Formats: sequence, C-alpha cells, structure tokens
Amino acid sequence: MGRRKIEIEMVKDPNTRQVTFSKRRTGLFKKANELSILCGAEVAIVVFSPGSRPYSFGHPGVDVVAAKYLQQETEPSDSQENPSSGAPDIEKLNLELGEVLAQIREGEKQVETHDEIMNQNDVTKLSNLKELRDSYKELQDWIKLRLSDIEISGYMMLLAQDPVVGIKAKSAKRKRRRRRN
Amino acid sequence: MGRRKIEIEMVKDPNTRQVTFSKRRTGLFKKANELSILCGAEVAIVVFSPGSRPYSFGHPGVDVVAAKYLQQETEPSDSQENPSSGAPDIEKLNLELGEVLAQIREGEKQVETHDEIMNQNDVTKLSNLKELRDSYKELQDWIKLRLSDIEISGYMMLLAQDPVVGIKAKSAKRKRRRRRN
DNA sequence: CCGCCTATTTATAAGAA
DNA sequence: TTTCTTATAAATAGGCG
Repeated sequence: MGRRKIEIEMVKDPNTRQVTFSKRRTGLFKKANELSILCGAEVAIVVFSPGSRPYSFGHPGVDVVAAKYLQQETEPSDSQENPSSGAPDIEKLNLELGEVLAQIREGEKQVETHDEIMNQNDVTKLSNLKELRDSYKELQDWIKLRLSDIEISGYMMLLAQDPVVGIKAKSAKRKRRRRRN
Repeated sequence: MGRRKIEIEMVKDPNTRQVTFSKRRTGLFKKANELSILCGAEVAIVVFSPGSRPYSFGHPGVDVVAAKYLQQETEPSDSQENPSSGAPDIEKLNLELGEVLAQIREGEKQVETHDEIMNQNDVTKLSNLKELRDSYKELQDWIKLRLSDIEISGYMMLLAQDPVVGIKAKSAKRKRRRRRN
C-alpha cells in the first residue's frame, strides 16, 4: 500500500527496515485497537523490533487477557471448548497441506523449465511463473497463519502450570480475585 | 475500508459484529505476519472473540517471544533498557493529555451551541462539529494506544515469576529444549 | 464461519523535514 | 524516530452462496 508494491520478504536496507517497522507496528496496534472496540474483543500483542526492542499493546490490558487465557486453558470443560484455536481440525489441515505441497511441486516443475522459458522469450509463461511464485508465497503465509493456531495451544499449556496465583509482582496492579474451581 | 465508512465503536448487531471480528482478526494476523517477515521482527498476539473464543498468532512462536520478553524484563540492565514500552515518557504523555483535554473542552463548548447551530441551518459549522468529534475520537484511540504501552511492563513482571520451565503439555508438539541461563 | 465480489476507505512506500 | 504529503496497494463493509 504505498508508492509501489513491495514483496513480503526481509527488507534489506537496515534503515528502511527500521522505518518500515515503526510505521507498520503503529498500524498493527491501531488495527488491534479498532478490533477491540468494534467487537468488544480482548487483545494482547507483544513485538520485538529488528533491534530487539520490545513493544506491546493490550485491551483491556495484556495481563487481563493473559490471565483469562490461562484460566480458560486450565478448565476448558466447564464453559466451552475451543477447537478453533486450541485444536484446529488437524485432518482438514493435513488435507490442505497436501494440496499446498502439490502446488509447490507444480511450481518447482515450472521453475525447472526456467531457462527454456527465457529462451522462448515467452512473456506469457514468464508472467504465469511469477503469478505462481506469488501465490506460492501467499500459501506459505496462509499456512504459517494456520500453523500458528496450533502452536498456541502448546504455549498455553506451557504457561498454564501455575496460573495467576501467588504472584509476587512488585510493580503491576494485580486485581486477581478469582480462583480456579 | 468498505462499501461505506463505519465509526470505530461497538458494532451493535451481534451477527455483523462476529463477521467483522473474523475478517479483522484475519487481517490483523496477516499484518503481524508481514511485519515479522519484512522486518525480521518477533510477534505474539492473543485475541478473544466477542464470544470469548481464543485465537493467537506468533512468529517465530508465541512461546519464544514470551520467553525472550520475560528474560529481557528480568535482566534489563545487561543488554539495553526499553523506555519505549516499559516506561514511556510520562512527562510527555501528561503534556499531551493536557492538550487533549483542552481540545475536548473546546469540543464540549461547541456542542453546547448545538441547538443554535441547528437553528442557523449553518451546514458549515455542523460539519466542523462533526470533524471535531471525529478527531476527538481519534485522539482517544491514540491515547489508549500510548497508555497500553505502560501496562505491559506490569504484565511482564507478572509472568516473569516462573518462565519456561517444568512444562507438562499434553497435546501440542513442544520443542522446548531451552532452559533459563 | 469461509469464500467470493466490488465499491470505498485505509494503510503505507517513498521522500523530505 | 515521528510527522507530513502524495500516489498506490491493501483491507474490508455489505451482500450472496
């Protein structure tokens, strides 16, 4: 969304990368804020800049969202389960993965004929290849998004050990008055 | 960014709200993914839908980002501090808050003359009022974004108790081979 | 809830301050 | 690093299946 289209890949120039990070981080937080307001959703974000500087956003507060998450993971049977993020349909995912692999293979085959295409000076095929590469990249992104859904459950299991109980926070305002039943 | 502009406020119709949530959550995660790729940044997001269903995104993994965050918060003196998210310039924030309050007052004064404006049938003033209201809303959002930066430090303190040690995950594939040093 | 589609609104890449 | 501006690329509201 700028003067010109850019590929979604590591920005090489360190300076430009930093600028891009700043601008996009702002955009990301703004989106998160809008999501929380529009839908009454709770959001928590943590980001590390290229220089490893931490940034974050939370509504109504990162700690609140985290606590809720932990609690939910601890007792998923009480209220309702969450197949969507806790355990997305693995079967379906595998199927989709299979399709993706097929498409990737297809793409590789085309890449092998790269030289041939260049010799043919066949612009049409060349653009086709580019499109394919793009769609492949999109697929990668899509998969990553789906996979991240899986990872989270592990993450939560990870933190669910000793929930929001017995904290010895020394600066934050903790308003933990809930116990797991 | 759609057929028509919408105000950033709770979407009333539950059905529409859910749809909006789904679409925007996808968009948010996509943005997060792009940010991580473009800038080599690490990102972790946790979201609760209006129906309290959890969703998340993480690159290279929520657990990784979290661990790094905790570690950094635990020993901030070693590498470098982070005034940007840990403790934004309170002084500056207060100044900006003051300006905002002034603008709000200004806005309220204008609102008081609302009837008068209507009687005057002065469209120009009316649109001015609307603009002002909008900018006010934007300011609120902006402030919330800034304030959220402050909250995070407390959150990290909270989780920093017992990091990534002694997990008993039972479903996800945990690739935890890290110990705190 | 997911996909597709289109008219519009937003986000943002570049460049300069 | 934040701000501003402008030209463009992207996201998404509303509708339909």
